[in-house]
Amino acid sequence: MNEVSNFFKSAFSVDNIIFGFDEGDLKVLLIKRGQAPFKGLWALPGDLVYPNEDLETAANRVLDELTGLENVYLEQVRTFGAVDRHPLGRVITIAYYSLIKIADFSPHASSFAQTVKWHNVSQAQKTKLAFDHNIILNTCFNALKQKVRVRPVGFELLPPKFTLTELQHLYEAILRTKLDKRNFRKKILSMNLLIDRNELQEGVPHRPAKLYQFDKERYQQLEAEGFNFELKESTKKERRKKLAELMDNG
Amino acid sequence: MNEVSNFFKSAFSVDNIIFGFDEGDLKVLLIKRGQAPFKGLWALPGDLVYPNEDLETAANRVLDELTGLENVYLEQVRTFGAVDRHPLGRVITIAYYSLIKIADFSPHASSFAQTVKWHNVSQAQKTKLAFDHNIILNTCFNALKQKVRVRPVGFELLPPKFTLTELQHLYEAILRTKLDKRNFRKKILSMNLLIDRNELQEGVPHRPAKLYQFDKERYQQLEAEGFNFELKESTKKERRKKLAELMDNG
DNA sequence: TGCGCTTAGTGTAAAAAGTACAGAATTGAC
DNA sequence: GTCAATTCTGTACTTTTTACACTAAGCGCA
Repeated sequence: MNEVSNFFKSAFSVDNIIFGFDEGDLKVLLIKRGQAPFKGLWALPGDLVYPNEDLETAANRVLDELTGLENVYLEQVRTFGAVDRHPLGRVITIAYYSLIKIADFSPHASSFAQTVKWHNVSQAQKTKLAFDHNIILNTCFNALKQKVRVRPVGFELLPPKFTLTELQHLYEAILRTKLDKRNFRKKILSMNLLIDRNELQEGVPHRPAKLYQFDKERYQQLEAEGFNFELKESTKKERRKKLAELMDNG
Repeated sequence: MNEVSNFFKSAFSVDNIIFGFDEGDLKVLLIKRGQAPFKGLWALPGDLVYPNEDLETAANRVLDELTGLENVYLEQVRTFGAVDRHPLGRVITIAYYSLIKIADFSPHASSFAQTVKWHNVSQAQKTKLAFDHNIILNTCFNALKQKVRVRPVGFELLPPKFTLTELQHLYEAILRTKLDKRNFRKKILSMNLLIDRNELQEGVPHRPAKLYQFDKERYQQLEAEGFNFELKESTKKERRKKLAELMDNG
């Protein structure tokens, strides 16, 4: 039992929580399991890591095999290793999340539309998923929520050109809060991270909005200079409201 | 190669970055390796995870075996899994850090004082450590730096009763910056998280400072109400200075 | 006992950031 | 040309952050 070789009987997998943003909602890509264990349940895409494969490579492979996308924003979140988490043996899993532009991949067009589907994150969180994937999804969603406040990663979920309203909706979906339009715009624009494309939205049945583009180079420069991207979670009014509710219930 | 059993030939370990705070410096507990590989180099304490052991249990075991301490603040940071990171085979490692009150454990008193030692973190970062432990140490130090700004975990490193100056020095050591005394005190005290013990420091050759205690219960209550503990990184002057330096060099 | 050394402890004014809030402008559809 | 929908913009107020320097208290020693 203390023989070293006895330890080399475990495996590890990566699970990749693939986030997308569409129609004002944050989505997550799930696959329906076709075999036991957990046959018929929705699960996070993942795979065992090959013996000669780096973790990040494996996470990228999972993403690539499923969506055909490469060079995507990928972030390691946490490792889940409860002894009994996998029925087949000792398998720990390293959870990553990816942020993709949802237009770049739609399973509707593919042959496995039945088994691969974008799910609304809130709904997925309420659904029973395979393995410990509910916990993993929650953890990764919270990690994203945290990250988005502190680094401008939200843009990874938007098309290259977007309107300020779309950007605001994205933040509202991730932070699960309502933001003040004027203050949001003031804050975002004051960071000088957006390039005004001098183009307008097309095909909308109302006044079209201006299109902006994220200035990645400028961000990297500012970051090097110690600049801190930071957004608040919610309005003060909301915080007061939440607090008042808590007071009432407690 | 695609046979599932081929995957069950890996192992995983935990490494535990044990932080302490003493004499105004942030310290990390390292052990000197007595055998190959990396014999003679300093390394982070760690061990292979037993087949029937949870990751967190393993991290606690490592800590307990080394220091005899239990119920210590422990936080998972990240998993390191480069293919060639371990000479003995495919071993990935899950990095944790612990925060301990340094007075509770001093290796000077123990029989392995030669091989277990508190190191100044800055110096350890400049020393060549075994395996990929330099990267792990850096990552964990940065995680702590991040955490301490956003959660009141610093108190885990201090004795139950401490002075405001000690607390400030702790933050300065972790954030690697100088803080303004009056503003720091104002901020900390305004959070109402410290209990004034109405006691004074003893045995100091100057005016003794008041002793305070962290009010953990109150913090947990405030946290539930949506309160956000948050501290700034540095003074604006310093940020300006840093920026000016960068401008000069670039 | 008092002087010198060392660190503790304290307040304020100015600047910056955050917050609340409403109405006019633009476009497409009919 | 009027309606519906959405974009876009500014200001007054509140709160937080910042910069900054002197007095108070205890110890040690002559």
